[in-house]
Amino acid sequence: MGISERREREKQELREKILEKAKEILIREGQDNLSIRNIATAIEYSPATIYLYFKDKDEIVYELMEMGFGKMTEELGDAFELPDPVERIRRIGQGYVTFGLKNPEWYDIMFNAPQPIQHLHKCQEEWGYGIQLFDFLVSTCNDAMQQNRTRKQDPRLVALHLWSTVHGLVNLSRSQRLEMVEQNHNDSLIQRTMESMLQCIFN
Amino acid sequence: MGISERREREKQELREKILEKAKEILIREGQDNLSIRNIATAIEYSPATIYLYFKDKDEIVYELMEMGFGKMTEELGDAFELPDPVERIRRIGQGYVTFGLKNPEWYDIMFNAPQPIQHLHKCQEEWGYGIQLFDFLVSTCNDAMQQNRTRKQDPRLVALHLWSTVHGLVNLSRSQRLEMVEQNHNDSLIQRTMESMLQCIFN
DNA sequence: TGACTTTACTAAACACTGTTCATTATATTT
DNA sequence: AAATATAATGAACAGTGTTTAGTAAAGTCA
Repeated sequence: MGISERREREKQELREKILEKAKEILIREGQDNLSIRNIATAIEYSPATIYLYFKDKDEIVYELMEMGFGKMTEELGDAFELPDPVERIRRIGQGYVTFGLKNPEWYDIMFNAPQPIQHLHKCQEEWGYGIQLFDFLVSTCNDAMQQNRTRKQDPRLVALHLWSTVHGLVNLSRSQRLEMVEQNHNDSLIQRTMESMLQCIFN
Repeated sequence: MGISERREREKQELREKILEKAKEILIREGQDNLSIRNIATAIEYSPATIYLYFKDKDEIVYELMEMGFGKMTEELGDAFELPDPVERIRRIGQGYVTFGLKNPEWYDIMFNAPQPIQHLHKCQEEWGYGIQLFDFLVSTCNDAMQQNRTRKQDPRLVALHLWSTVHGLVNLSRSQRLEMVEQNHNDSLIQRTMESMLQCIFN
């Protein structure tokens, strides 16, 4: 019964083509122009067809979020393997911020947009990538604590402190609220603030 | 010439009625349902009329942002007058987070939405409220430094560190990304993280 | 008062959005 | 070839911000 297999394969291919074009539009034109109708035009099908492959737009955004995490993990790359825990945290933080500033569209979908989350039924399990990343940060904070590089405390709170700060910096920068604080030196301001935070947490 | 004065007054009144209804819709139905058409229905005029009083929707959002800052400053209230600088910072931080979580619609307009910023020509001067708040934070950090409650460093970086963290926490909470870290104990998690940060910056 | 001008307002259109459903076209099976 | 199962779509619904041409009302002046 190779026919039904081919049909199944073709369904898969169109599904992936939808995601591929959605990704292209996201990068090229931003989240605002990522519409079902734009995707439909790109794949040369009618808008209604997309609903045969995805429940709704949120499901597409959810899949894009997963792609984003893949991209980010890839870019962070060797930062995960640094032997010194504090250096590891520094490089992950820098990589996180750089990724956020260079790929705002991806960043929004991964960390700000409500759609991919609303698409989940049981969050805890399915936000796999995000939790994985956070857990790694927690265990790195734990490593630093074992080496007496920071005072004894709940490593989850330290990790969340770190995450909140970089997330806050990326969002403030993206929403142009940092320009009010210091014009033109946006990137340097972020770098200096991150360093100030690290100096304050670790020694 | 009392006639033209009355007409001028009537124009002002309609302008304020537009803002008043916009505010009501924002609170009652959220930013997603804050549309020119909804405002028009509420004031019992046609949508086009609104464009005789405001350049575009962004200008309305900008005015709402200003209202939001008024509201927030009011709620922070006595936190500004605490004698101890570290206690001042703690209370301002708590007030900031509480405001953000209790008034997400206001918070978005004030700190996330691009519209009110895009409406400005010359940012530095016109984001008055925001800059005022930040400057107060900077000078309070300076006070703490003078009292040797924190190590010598650029107070602007400390202030930005504080702001980024609370901004990050509010946004992560609002976008439901914190639920992945710890379910149900959202508020407590934020409180503990803030306290952890304060312990780390000040002594 | 009547004619003219200024001001205030609006209906309708434009180009979009996500989503649904009845209908049509295509491919597979009998 | 006919019947059936699957895939794709046109058209509609209810909504968005904004512009423009045209109307109605109010004010001004002879």
